[in-house]
Amino acid sequence: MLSKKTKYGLKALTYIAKSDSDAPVQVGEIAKSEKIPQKFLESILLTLRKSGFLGSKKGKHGGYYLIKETSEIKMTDVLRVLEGPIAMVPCVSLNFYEKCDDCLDEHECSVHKLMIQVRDNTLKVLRDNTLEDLAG
Amino acid sequence: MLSKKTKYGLKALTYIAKSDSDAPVQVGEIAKSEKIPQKFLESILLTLRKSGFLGSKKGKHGGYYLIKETSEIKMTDVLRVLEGPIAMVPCVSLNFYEKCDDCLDEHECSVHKLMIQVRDNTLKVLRDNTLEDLAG
DNA sequence: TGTAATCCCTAGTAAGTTGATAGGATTAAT
DNA sequence: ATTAATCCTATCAACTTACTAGGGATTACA
Repeated sequence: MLSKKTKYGLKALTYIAKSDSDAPVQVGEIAKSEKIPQKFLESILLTLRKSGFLGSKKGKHGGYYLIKETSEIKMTDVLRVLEGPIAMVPCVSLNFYEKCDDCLDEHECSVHKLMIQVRDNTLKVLRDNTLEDLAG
Repeated sequence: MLSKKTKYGLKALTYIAKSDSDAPVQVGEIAKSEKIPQKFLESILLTLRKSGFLGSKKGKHGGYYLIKETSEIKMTDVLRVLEGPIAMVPCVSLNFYEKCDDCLDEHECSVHKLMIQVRDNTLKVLRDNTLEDLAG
């Protein structure tokens, strides 16, 4: 299941991407429009800023803005920051790999075989979709 | 993330599918061989029996056995029983659909659009893979 | 008929995660 | 100065997960 955090984060990014004005977009505005608890959204946007997706401006008339082209923000990258691993088991994760305790040889594990396929297909979708696609 | 429950369930099904003897396979044997806590595995196999994947024989020399051809046991079906919805958000789930609180029109939701694609690709993999593929 | 082996069933529980909320510090425009 | 915004830390209730405990019911076999 996708966490609310990720869902809210994606919606907020989409909202910012769609705003055509040059002015930074305020958390309060996004929260109200997308029905997201404001304080929760604050922490999410902070994460997105710290991981290089957003820039921010403090103080009055402050807010958040994109610092990359929408076409350069891949869903794989966003998901990994907000949700963590994309793979369904750590032993098939590219970025968060961990060995299983119970498998002697993971190449003989039926679950491993299956989850590799799921991962590859999911990755393909998430790599092909950028924020441009979400906002478009 | 795939739960241990599902992972253990899949491993157990694979183990049973691979056992060539006609005799039912015992929980203790699977647990030992696959390094799964026995009591936990008991409850998982019980679930699989109640949902029609396994039959069981009680008493001495009892155990579990498949009641369908391995080629007829689709991963979608197993996953739905052990893990629940395959979709990452309820609003794109075929079998566990729920409307989002925060979306007025889900066809305009960027997350919805993306997750439909993920779901379709995952479903394809899970439908194409049967227990025969896992055990083979 | 007794006993050991096996599945069946219900309850409980510690640890971790999620989805927030609270309260304020800091910064910038007016 | 005042106001409006981001920034930061701490806290917390509810839920989920991954078990564990304790036994009941059933069957094979001596």
